Amino acid sequence: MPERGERRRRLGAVRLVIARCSVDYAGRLSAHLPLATRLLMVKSDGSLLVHSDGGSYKPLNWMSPPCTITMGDPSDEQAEAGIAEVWKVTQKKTDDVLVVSIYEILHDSAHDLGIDPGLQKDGVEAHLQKLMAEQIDVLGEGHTLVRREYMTAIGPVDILARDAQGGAVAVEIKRRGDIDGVEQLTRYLELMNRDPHLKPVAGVFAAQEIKPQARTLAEDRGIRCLLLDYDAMRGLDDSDSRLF
Amino acid sequence: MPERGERRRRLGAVRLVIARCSVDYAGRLSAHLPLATRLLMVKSDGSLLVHSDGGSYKPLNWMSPPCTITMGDPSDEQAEAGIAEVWKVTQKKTDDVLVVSIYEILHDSAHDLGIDPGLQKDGVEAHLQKLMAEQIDVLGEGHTLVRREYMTAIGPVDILARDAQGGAVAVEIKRRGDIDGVEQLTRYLELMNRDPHLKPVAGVFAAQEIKPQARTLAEDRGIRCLLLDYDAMRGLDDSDSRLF
DNA sequence: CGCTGGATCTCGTTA
DNA sequence: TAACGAGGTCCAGCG
Repeated sequence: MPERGERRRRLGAVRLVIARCSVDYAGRLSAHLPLATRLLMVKSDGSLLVHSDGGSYKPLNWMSPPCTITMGDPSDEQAEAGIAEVWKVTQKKTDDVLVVSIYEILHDSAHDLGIDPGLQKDGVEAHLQKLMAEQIDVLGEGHTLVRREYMTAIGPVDILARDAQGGAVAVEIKRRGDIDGVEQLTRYLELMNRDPHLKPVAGVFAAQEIKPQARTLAEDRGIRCLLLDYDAMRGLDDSDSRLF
Repeated sequence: MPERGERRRRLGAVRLVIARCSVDYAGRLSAHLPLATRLLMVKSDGSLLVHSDGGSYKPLNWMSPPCTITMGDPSDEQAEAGIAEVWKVTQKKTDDVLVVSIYEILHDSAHDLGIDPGLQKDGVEAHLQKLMAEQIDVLGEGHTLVRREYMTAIGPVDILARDAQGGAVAVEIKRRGDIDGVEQLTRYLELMNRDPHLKPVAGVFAAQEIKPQARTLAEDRGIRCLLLDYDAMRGLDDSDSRLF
């Protein structure tokens, strides 16, 4: 295990500490974490996460960058109470302060991760919309595209088309067809059906996967459900084939 | 370093792995993390966080519990590409799947944290409200308390009082007086001033600290700003003195 | 730079 | 359990 001083100087590294500690935070709210064993994660920008073995990705407590962390010795009183080390993390801008009182360090290591290339979001839903516009006959024989992202007063409808008879068709596209997607489409349909130029507007709820509840609700409201085969649609489109 | 099989059996522990890896996620969206060195944090409920050295507390990628993680060997093709290990994390309910392709493990440790006693929110705001109700003359000579948490149609006003002349006074209390606190109080005042029994209602924005923007907005709307001295108010109240 | 809206939101409370 | 609202929200996009 490297010395503390040595580690402190080492920037561009994540420090992982398992310690028995208590934590106090004062900022927008005041909060206290009683003494327990936790994971302390110090990032190279000086930010700190306090994690427990549970919960979701949100730490029990944290300090967001930009902030500065000072690791110091306890006062005599604190030392007497069993505190070995005190970390004080401050955010100058907001006056937030987080104090970690460390009683015992059970593990301590630092790791250089380098810079991260970052997340690539694939945007399946946007891609599905594009594919569907190109292959509008997945809606049925004789359908024609009016436009993608057809604007209404409460937001854009994914696709507006016309069927073989010239009737308007509003399509809501989701990767996963859930009940709130049906509600969303219902709101659009309600609004569009007030427009004499569009009326009557049929609704199509299109998704790679449609939850039973959503299907039931949709069909009860006269909305047609359409399962989309993403791979097949992408297969017809020769432009890309990246997959993992 | 303990064997993998041994570690897998060990529940109730957080496993920390530093690894060169790539990550793919498919769920509500599809996302990909290119090959880089990252921190993998496996909690004992099977959930996984993928952190980089940066950002705030949100991981680059994650899988929330309940989920199951299976750690397996790569296929021949994957092995040829340099992948040493493949972790697959699935959520049965939502069909979300997260795949971590591990090229090289640089650190690997497991730590038993035990159960966490959890966060105690101190609720300074609630305490301030209580203290102010007890020391209602901080509003000025001759003020009397009507009630705390006075209900209106859009929510409770922190304190309703009457001044020396019997005029209604609505008080919004914050630890930190920000602009949205003023907006909140404004909404209450607007509503309360429609009530013939209360009208006219004066507004007081009380906080330990009031941001200049908030003060300007408040005073522009005829709302009085009142700085609260928490320590002094608590000093008058002898009931408790816990502090860190 | 500040503002706005979405989120694999998370997290609590309430009906 | 579901619905709703707030968050020390975080985060990207846009003016």
